[in-house]
Amino acid sequence: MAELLTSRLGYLLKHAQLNFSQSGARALESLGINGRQLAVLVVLDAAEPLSQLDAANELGVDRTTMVALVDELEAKGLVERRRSPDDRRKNIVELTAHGKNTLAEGERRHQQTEKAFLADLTPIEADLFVRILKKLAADAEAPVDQPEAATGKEKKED
Amino acid sequence: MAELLTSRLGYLLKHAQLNFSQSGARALESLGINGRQLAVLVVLDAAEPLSQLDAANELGVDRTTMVALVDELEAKGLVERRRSPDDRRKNIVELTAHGKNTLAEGERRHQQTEKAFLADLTPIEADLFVRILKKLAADAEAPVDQPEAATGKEKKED
DNA sequence: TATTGTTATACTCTATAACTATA
DNA sequence: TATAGTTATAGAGTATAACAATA
Repeated sequence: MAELLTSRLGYLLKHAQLNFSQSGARALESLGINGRQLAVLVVLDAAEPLSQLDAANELGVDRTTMVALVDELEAKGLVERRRSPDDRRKNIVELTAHGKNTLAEGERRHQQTEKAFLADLTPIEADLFVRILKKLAADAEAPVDQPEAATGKEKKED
Repeated sequence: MAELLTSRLGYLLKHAQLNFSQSGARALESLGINGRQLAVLVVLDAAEPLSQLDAANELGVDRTTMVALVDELEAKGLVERRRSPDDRRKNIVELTAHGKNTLAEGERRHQQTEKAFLADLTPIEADLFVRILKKLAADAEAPVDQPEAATGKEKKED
């Protein structure tokens, strides 16, 4: 891989993310879910049951994308759709018992993956790293003073 | 966005990367290239001219993907293909004068984007962050000691 | 009329397979 | 036979548009 590129921040972020998501996928493999699906389970395991649209908004995906995500989880017996009695347009999506068990075990493995991923760092370094990362992930706009850079106002809503 | 998810490392890496690449795209917009294309220019601006396959290997993409990348840059007049005299199967890809200018200005803006992105950090923090990121990006294998104690029984592959 | 879930469709990104021209 | 570039194609992943049911 290009030595030249290894000092570029974008490259580093991309590949750190890639490595991490691959580790996560391996750890979850025998559970029969992937990281994406675990994230959906996390969101759906809310205090109050969520509609598909609620969950989609939480996850930052389109509602049409949510249909497929729920389809997958339902096919695995991890969640169930039911019509909301309050508003019959809405599908309330709830975890089954199997879904809750899978979520718990998935979360355990996820913690372990994070721990392994940061294992080479001292606790102080790991803390700092995560703190910085939170800031960079939150930063919706990182303005670069660029004269004619078109003042792009594209809004990334998550 | 889901508060629950903001503490997940994968989420943070993904969105930090997303924010950064969007900043980069904005900064490069008026130059008529995107971050991807700048990275290709960086690779192609090597000491010795590269073939498409060389460049593809440097970038970590397939040679079929490289065709399209070179097509784009050539359409913009930033690079030129020429048949290698040594091995006529190979396309040597070289930057045009316009390509070199664009690369220089793109690099300048890229530096500025990185600087802006890390602006909130002290130099020490920024250094540490990049150092950690390099380690995590390099980590090809992040072994997770697999517990094997799965709650869910089925092994479902879609 | 507006909203939720759904389907069909399209678009992006990338890889695999097959073809060509070279070696 | 093998390799470099190319094309066609397919597979994720996700978005837009249109439609049915419901509000």
